[in-house]
Amino acid sequence: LYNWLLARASGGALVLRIEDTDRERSTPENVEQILDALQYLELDWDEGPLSQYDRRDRHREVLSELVEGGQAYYDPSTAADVRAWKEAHGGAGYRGEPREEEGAAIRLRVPDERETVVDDVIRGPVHFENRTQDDFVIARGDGTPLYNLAVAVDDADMGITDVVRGDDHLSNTPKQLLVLQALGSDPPSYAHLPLLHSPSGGKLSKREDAASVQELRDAGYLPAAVRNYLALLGWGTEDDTTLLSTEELVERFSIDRVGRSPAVFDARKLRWMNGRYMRELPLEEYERRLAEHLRSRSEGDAEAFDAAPPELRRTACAIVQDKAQTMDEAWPLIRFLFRDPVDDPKAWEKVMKPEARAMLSAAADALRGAGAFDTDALEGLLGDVVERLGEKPKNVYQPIRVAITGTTVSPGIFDSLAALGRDESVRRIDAAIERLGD
RNA sequence: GGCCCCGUCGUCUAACGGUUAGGACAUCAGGUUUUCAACCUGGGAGCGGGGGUUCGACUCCCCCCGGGGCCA
Repeated sequence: LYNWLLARASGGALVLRIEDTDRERSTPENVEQILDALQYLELDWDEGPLSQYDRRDRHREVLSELVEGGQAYYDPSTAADVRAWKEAHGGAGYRGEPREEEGAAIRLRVPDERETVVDDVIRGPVHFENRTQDDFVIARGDGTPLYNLAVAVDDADMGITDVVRGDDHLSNTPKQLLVLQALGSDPPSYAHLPLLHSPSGGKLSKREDAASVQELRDAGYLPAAVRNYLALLGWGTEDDTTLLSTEELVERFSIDRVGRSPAVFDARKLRWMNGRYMRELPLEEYERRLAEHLRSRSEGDAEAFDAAPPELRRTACAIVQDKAQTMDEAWPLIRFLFRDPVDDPKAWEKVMKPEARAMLSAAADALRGAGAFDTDALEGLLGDVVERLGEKPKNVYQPIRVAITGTTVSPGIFDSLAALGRDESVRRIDAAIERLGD
C-alpha cells in the first residue's frame, strides 16, 4: 500500500517484483495470494502483463565478471571454517583466500576499511563497519546466485529508483550496496518499513499476511476502509485525522513520516472504521457490494437476494446500513426478507412464552386492519396495541421479531415489518401463534 | 555468537527542548432505546529503567533492560 501511495503521489510507476532465487519460499501460490490481495484492495495500478524473467544467465554473467575483476573469489570454506576463522580473528568479518575448486562458493570481497552507510529515508543513515562484515557468499557451490546478488543486479538493470520494503531487509542492504559498488552502479533510495506484528505477538509471515487479507475480504471489509486502516499503521497525520479517503491519503502520505517501530494489527479498530465507511456508502453501492459479498458464500443466499424485487433489496440495505460493521454481519440481519425465518431454538425458548400468544394475536389483528403499511404507521399502530395490553413494549415487540425473523436480533421492528409487507408479516405471525398452540 | 533496528495509554498514533503529554480504537460510567448494534456525553489509562547535557527533556548523548531482524 505504501508503495502504491508513493507511486501515486510522485507520479512514478509501481513495480512489484518478486525475487525467486529460492524456490523453497516463493511458491506460486504465494505469488497468487499477493496478487489477490492487491486486487481485493482495489489499488488501481496498471497491472500490465505479468512477466516472468529468467535472469539466471545474467546473474551468471555478472558473477564471472566480478570474479575476473577480482571483486569476488571462489572459496570452498564451510560454515565451520568460517566460524573458526572468526574466532581466531576476534569476531572480525570473515576474509577467505581465493581457492578455485569443485563446489566452491563465490564470495564478494568486502573492504577492511571504512563503512557502508545505508541512507534510509525512514531511519536516516545507518552505519555498518566494513571490517565486521563477512566476505559474504553471492553464489552457492553449484553456481546459483544468492538473494543479495540477484536483487542488486536486478535493481541496477531495471533502473529502480526507490526501494520500499520491510525492515527485515535493512541488514541485507549494506551487502546489496557493496554489490552495487562492485558493479559500479548508483544505488537506489531505500526506505525500510517497520514490520507488522500479529495480535498473537510474532511477526506476520508472508503467507499468513496474505492469507489474513483473504480473511478480511471474506468477512466483508470494504477495500477503502482497509486501505485507510493500513495506511494508519506506522503512519499518522500531524492533525490527528483518522478517517482519510484514498484521495486524501495519496495527497497527504509521505514516506519520510512513516514510523520506525513495528505495529500490531488491531481488528477491532478496523471493524469500527469499516462501519464508518459502510454507513457512508451510497445505497446503490451498498447493494452492489452486498450482492457481491453474498456471491462468495454458499447456500443460495446470493440467489435469493438477486431474485428479490429491486425495491426490497434497496429497502433492506437502507434499514441495515447503520447497524452493520461488515458485510458479513449485515446479511443475517436482513436475511429474513429474502428467505424463510431461521430456526433458532434459543430465541424461541427465550421469547415465545405462553403469554406471548395474546400479544401476537393482538398484533396480527392490528396489522390485518392497518391502513398504510409503512414504518410510521406501524409505529403508531403497534404503539396503541402495547398501550391497550398494558405491556412493556419489549414484551410485545420481541415475540413479533422472533415470529418474522426467527431470531431476537433484527433491524427496527417497524422497519422490518414494513419491509416484509403485510401479507407475509401476518402469515409468519399466524404461523408462530399456531406453533405456540401445542 | 556478531552486526543492525525498535521502545509514548491495553492497541494504532501526535509531539521534532518549554503542552495540564493530544487524538483514535478498546475499556468503564451515564444518556438514547422495540432487540442487537449504531449514536451522544463524561471518566480512567502512557513517555521501559538509570545516568548525563541544558534554565528546562518524550524529544539530544551514554549505559542497562526488553522486543525484533539479518548473518552465522
